[in-house]
Amino acid sequence: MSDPLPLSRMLCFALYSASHAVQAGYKPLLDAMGLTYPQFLVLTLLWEQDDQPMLRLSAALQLDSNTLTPMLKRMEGAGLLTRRRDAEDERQVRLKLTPTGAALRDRAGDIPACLQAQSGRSLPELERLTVEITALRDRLRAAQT
Amino acid sequence: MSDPLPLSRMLCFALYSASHAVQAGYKPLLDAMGLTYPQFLVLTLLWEQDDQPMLRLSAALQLDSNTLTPMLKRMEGAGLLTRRRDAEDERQVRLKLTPTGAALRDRAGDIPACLQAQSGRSLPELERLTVEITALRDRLRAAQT
DNA sequence: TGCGATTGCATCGCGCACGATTTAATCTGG
DNA sequence: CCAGATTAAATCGTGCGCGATGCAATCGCA
Repeated sequence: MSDPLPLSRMLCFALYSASHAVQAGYKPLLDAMGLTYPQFLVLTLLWEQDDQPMLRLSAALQLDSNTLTPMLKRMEGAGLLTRRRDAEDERQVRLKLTPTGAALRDRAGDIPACLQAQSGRSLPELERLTVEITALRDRLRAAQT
Repeated sequence: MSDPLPLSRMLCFALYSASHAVQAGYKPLLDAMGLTYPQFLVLTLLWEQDDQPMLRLSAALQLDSNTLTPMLKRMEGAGLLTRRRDAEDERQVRLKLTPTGAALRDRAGDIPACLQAQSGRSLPELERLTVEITALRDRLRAAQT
């Protein structure tokens, strides 16, 4: 058998440290808008489609209510979105962007492009890598039943 | 220009969600040893080389003392390692594995292999992906000066 | 129709991450 | 040799992630 894998060659650590590096790269840009990185992800989903139930965000981000509820309350407090119970099903909470939250879209549109510039890689290369990592993630999710 | 990138095609989210998925896959195995994922990373470094100064772990993991100090104290409390000031330079703290911490290496050696099995990918494929992601991470770190 | 099961969210506790600040040890120039 | 600068940890506060639990609304089935 081979020697145990060093940390520097572990896929798990590559993902862990790369994810942190990306968030660090985003940080100055997000700070300028008063957003955290997970909040930016939530807004990205709402920019794609406004007025979504929390359940949908939960599925897309793979985050449960114990994470989302306090986060969405902070975003509501910051005037980015509103939280209201669905009239048809009072169990659900629907999220809607405020004009403030919707307006941030213009300022945030450049952020992924900035990351691309920092990465020193071509767009097709980054797209291929994204597809590979996403496929790996879905494979792992499926294996966790 | 093209439409704004949807979350599902953002590299940042691919890394973010894949990293979480990997940690979720590790969780049952680490729980059985009473470890968290970042604690497992620390032990992995100490298994590679015992008796390291905290500064070295900090550089390898890209985590500062505000994260490492409380974490290492918990690991010390769990009997996994010892923390002692370096006699040559009292500013530094040196970490040494206890027999308990060193012994976990045997039980933890299989963990990366388990991830590989779940991923449904060949070892060379995973290695290539690791190299690519690591290179991207280092590029981003360099760009953050 | 009513009652147990399920669903969607909220709450609590703990352990990271990380910015900002503090403290103590060491280094450096004069 | 000494005072200021630098360095390595520690401390504090905030915001995720996530397991465990609680609760109210809805569903399903006799």
